[in-house]
Amino acid sequence: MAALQARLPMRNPVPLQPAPTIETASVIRRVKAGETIYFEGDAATCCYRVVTGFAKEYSILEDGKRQVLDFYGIGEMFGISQSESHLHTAEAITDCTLRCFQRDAWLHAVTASPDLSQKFMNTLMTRLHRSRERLTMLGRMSATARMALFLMRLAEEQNSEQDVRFPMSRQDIGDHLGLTIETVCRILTDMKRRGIITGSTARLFSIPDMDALGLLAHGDASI
Amino acid sequence: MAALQARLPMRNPVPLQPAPTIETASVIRRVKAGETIYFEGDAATCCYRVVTGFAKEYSILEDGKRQVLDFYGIGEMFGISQSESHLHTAEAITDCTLRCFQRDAWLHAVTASPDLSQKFMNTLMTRLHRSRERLTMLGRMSATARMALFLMRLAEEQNSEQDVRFPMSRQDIGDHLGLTIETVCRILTDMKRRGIITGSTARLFSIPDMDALGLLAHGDASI
DNA sequence: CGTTGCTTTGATCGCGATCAACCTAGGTGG
DNA sequence: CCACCTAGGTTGATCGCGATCAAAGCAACG
Repeated sequence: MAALQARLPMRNPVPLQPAPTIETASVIRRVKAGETIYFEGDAATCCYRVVTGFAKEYSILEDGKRQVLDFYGIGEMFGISQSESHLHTAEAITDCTLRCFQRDAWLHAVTASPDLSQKFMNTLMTRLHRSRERLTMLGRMSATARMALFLMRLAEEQNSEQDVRFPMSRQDIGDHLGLTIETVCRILTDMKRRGIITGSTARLFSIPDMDALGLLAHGDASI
Repeated sequence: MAALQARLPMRNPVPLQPAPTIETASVIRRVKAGETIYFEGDAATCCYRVVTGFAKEYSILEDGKRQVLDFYGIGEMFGISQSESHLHTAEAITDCTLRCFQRDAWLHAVTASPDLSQKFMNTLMTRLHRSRERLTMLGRMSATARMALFLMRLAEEQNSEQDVRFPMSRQDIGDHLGLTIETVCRILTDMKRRGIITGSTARLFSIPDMDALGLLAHGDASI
């Protein structure tokens, strides 16, 4: 209960409800860390839900620049859109177990059931809101403020201010926040120096001073 | 037919289909250019569809910085989310005629009808995609490339490369693209100097060289 | 005509990118 | 078990894009 999002080779602890057909028709796919789940442009025959592990979705520009659009943890759905081909590329960050649904069947099932359709609309609206918060981060917040807000959201998702994990690399964080890997490092180092966060290893940190982090996220560079 | 998005005191030319109850239950609201439609935090009792005019939705940070999240033209729905209060502020750019729906009734009607729910899910997925394209713009594209892509999208929406209108101010464009008003001006001036766009007035322009604009959007600074 | 608000242009500054080493942990083979 | 190798992470020096500060142009309105 403490370690929500406990991410590794451990069965999904939540027993499935008496399965509707769309669940029983689904299959499991396992992908290793770093493997691509689908490429931009691939026929979107399947959509996915994370059973275990952590994944990301990103786009790549002609010049090779990447933008990480979203990260997906346990229970999150991805790979579904209005288009019949995938609009972005998805990749496993840690080893993943994914539940795959036939896109058409899934959309049909959702449209047919008021309950499912309400749930799905809520997911979409929440995700749109998340995307818009990020727009504001990238458009109008300083590098430090972006990083601070990112850390806060990460801690929220993991329900803890202690031993928060970065499943993703520095490069992923940079590509998510519109920063270079060097800037990400420098900001993290600086936050450690100031005692706002502590980190034993590069992928694990704690937030002893959440208030200060909140101030940074709101643009108060001082402290 | 030429001037799609013709925006002013002119009745909606498309006759309404035999109205389902949710349409008949709706009311019309008129707002003047610059008026706020709703503020962030307001109870989200209503959601809206643009009948005539042009509107925007934005968020404001503590330090007064604005991020314009989206623009809405004729036929577009806005002001609906998973939350019971509005998450952002909406404002009329030109004089607007809006169709207002009771949020709860509207959500109920959508959930109940497979047809409506499919349409709404499509709208949400398309909007999420639009938001993600903007994330990529803000995160990884240069000021010039952002501006070029913005102009291309504007021309697409208006179905023309001739006499494309900016309904929004330079400030709005800047706040949308994460740039200052000065940078927006300088880039437009530079594009004019290069003959990629022409503009008689500040709010009206044409794109004689769409290919060059496309190259700029893809980061080819040369030409 | 003067006022007002939007737009444009110019001069300078600073944040974050870029280029270049160096460090560190984890994995591999001898 | 240690020496090596490699990928990811960190730090330093410098550069340049876009922000900021300042002022002038310009169009719509009374």
